[in-house]
Amino acid sequence: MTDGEPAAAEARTRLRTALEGDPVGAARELLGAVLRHGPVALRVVETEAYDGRVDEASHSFRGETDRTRVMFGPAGRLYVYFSYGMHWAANVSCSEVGHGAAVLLRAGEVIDGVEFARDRRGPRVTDRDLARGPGRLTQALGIDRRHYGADLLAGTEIDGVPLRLEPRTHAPEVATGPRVGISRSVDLPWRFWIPGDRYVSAFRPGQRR
DNA sequence: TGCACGATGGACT
DNA sequence: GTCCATCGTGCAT
Repeated sequence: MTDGEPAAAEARTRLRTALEGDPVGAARELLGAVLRHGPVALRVVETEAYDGRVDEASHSFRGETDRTRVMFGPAGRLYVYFSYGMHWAANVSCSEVGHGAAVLLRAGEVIDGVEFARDRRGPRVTDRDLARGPGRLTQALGIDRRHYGADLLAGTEIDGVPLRLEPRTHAPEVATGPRVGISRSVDLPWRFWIPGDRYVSAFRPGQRR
């Protein structure tokens, strides 16, 4: 514990620096990081980068709106959006102020508070499926529009429940491939995951219509 | 003011 | 593998 404090401070600095940089580097650095909301903690195993400057699939590509505002603000804030009329998706804003970019958290392993996560997800959901997929991930953590804009690096309380992003303790292997479920800028290999990790989401080749 | 369309998940064949 | 529920958002009227 005596040596732990400087190492922890260094890890926090490395995470902040990565988030303030480009979304691809941020998406890589977030693999292995832990998002903690109250009793539930999630180890991130799959991410996707979205960069409004060059990326037609990014919500920020057409500029700042009420919805996308937080993507254009400081790095390390939670960008939450509602998808398909029923799912919430969690993203971490990155890059410098004025640059609309974020990293989508696609999947993770619930490492604390499994029973709380299962209360939200349903009694028959396996541990593996608790947060395997963007909609499942937010449901397991209990994240929704109330958490829009939360400062994940400083840590904040929403409705009395603390929400915080903790840096990883070691760098995992990283695999790269095309993003899932989008119809534009499909060639950018901006999906990142921990190879072989059983909590990575199922690969769904881009379909639609 | 209207409306097409998802950065999906779950149920079902 | 296929189907479809469901609604906020942004752009077209």
